[in-house]
Amino acid sequence: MIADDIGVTKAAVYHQYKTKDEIVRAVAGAEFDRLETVLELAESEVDQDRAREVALTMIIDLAVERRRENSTILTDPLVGRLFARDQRPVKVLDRLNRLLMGPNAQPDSEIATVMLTAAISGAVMHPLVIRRNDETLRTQLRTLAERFLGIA
Amino acid sequence: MIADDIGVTKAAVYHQYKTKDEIVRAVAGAEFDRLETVLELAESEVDQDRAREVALTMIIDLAVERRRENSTILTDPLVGRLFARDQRPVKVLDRLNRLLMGPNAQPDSEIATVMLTAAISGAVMHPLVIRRNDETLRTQLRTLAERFLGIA
Amino acid sequence: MIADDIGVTKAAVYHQYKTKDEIVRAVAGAEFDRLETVLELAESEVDQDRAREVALTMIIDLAVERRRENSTILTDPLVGRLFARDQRPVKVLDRLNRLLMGPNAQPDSEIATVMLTAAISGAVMHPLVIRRNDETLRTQLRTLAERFLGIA
Amino acid sequence: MIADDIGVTKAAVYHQYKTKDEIVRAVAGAEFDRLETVLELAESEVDQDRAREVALTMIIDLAVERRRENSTILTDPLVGRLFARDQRPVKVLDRLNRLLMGPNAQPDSEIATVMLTAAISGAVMHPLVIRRNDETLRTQLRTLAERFLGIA
DNA sequence: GATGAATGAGTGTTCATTCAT
DNA sequence: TATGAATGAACACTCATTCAT
Repeated sequence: MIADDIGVTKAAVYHQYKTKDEIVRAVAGAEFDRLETVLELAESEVDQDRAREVALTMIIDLAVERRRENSTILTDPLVGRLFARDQRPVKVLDRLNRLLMGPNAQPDSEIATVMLTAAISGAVMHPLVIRRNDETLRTQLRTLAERFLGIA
Repeated sequence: MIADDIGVTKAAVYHQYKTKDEIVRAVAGAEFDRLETVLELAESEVDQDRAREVALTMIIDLAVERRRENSTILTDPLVGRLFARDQRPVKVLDRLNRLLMGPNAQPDSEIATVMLTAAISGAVMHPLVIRRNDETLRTQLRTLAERFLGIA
Repeated sequence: MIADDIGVTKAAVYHQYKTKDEIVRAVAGAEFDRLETVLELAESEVDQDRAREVALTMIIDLAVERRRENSTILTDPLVGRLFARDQRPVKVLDRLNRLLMGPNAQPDSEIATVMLTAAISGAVMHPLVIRRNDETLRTQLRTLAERFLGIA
Repeated sequence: MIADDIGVTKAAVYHQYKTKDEIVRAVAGAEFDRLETVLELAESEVDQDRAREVALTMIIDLAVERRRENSTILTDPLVGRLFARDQRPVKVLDRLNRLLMGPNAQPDSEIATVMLTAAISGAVMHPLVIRRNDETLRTQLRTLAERFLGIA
């Protein structure tokens, strides 16, 4: 189904990747790479408020721009199984949490980050939303996310 | 997988339901029934702020209490396909939106409701969260949701 | 291919066995069971010459009677891979060796038993031989095997 | 698998041979060539007993020396299918039979030759045997084969 | 009501083969 | 000559469903 979606043959995909696990890891891994690049950029900001703003803006841009690609493969049930026990999403979440909630973020605060990321990715892939215009969507999400984070 | 989870045989499930669609519709339908009961209760409140508070409290309670059951079946890819073109989720979302955002809510505001519901259901089913204590989880979610909605 | 040969559907086979490994192990295991039953019978003979004769007669009967069934599945490449590191064929070979070569058989003598079993199974599955009459085949094999073993 | 074994790429093999049939025919054909060379040498002996001895010695040498190469490709299921209806193995078997059993060999005697060749090739490729020393293996096989043929 | 066995249609994977470079 | 990429067809396996008991 995935191969058909992309418009190549199954065997062509299996020429590049050995197993479906590998395919999923490659696709999700590339997404994590993008996320980590964004996190590094944000972490390099000295001003804390600025770092938070950069992080927020960029993860929203990422989510919006790549929502069609992601909605193809990241909804596959294998993704959940593969990453349920993986440490990478935990680490990324932790870094993002530190950026959004500040360095003295309480460990419990990560639930807020979980909610925010769920909110963003849930929103961009929602059937009523996925076909909307990128620019307005980005703006709406930023406004709402800022409200969630309590940024004036 | 579903049958194993419940601890019965596949054929026993097919004695109760004719198709998998029917199973999914039954389970998701029961969830929608619960939601609508909650919405009716909230809508029967005369005071608007009170209605919003009731709605918020109750949908969080619902999400928290039923998160294990829901994480079994509502992660099945069939759910997305079945409800992508269904009107019921749209209507429920609309009613919830009206309750949370007030009667003069702009049509665009429904994206906020989409985000909030995605945030709640994403959070309660998250691997790091799903095993937590119900009571504290409920409180955390309420606090964060209220901030998102701008409730003082 | 195997399923078609037997005249059932693939899925029916997979209802009974979880993997192809399991299928191969079941079929080959049943064959080993038959062999071990024969070995026990032969080992229960007190007279050594008699034991040898019984063993030889019965393994030839087994090979001849089951040559069509065996030629279906035991030619599958998986069989070789699965049993290359298995101890059961080694043990069966050892018991058979003791019966055919006598209790003071030299360890090196097992190559003779390897040859004899290869000769028998190679012969009964040979394209020129597989369709022959059971009775005459049995007799021929016995005569030749006895000569090989040096039985007067 | 074959290409990996040789240490080249699959496409490189297909540059030399058009089909897998051709590869198998080439490899097995080379083996038949070697066998036929041996048969001619043996047939050129005037003394019948000497011819038999030469034939036996040489086919055993061939089987022992080439057992690793042969165990790679001659275990491929395609080999059986390709040669099941081919006349070449039948002819080789017949010539070998005449050499081993004498010129007045009964047609039925070919089963003895089938057994002997199966015994030899089964033995040299056996997991317990394939890594043994060439010299001792050759001697053992000759001794046992002579016993099988009733050579004093 | 419940179950084991069976099945068609899919998905995951390999294999023999082709082709452009 | 050699290779990486691609493909159709087969094989290994799962899933939604049916049915006789």
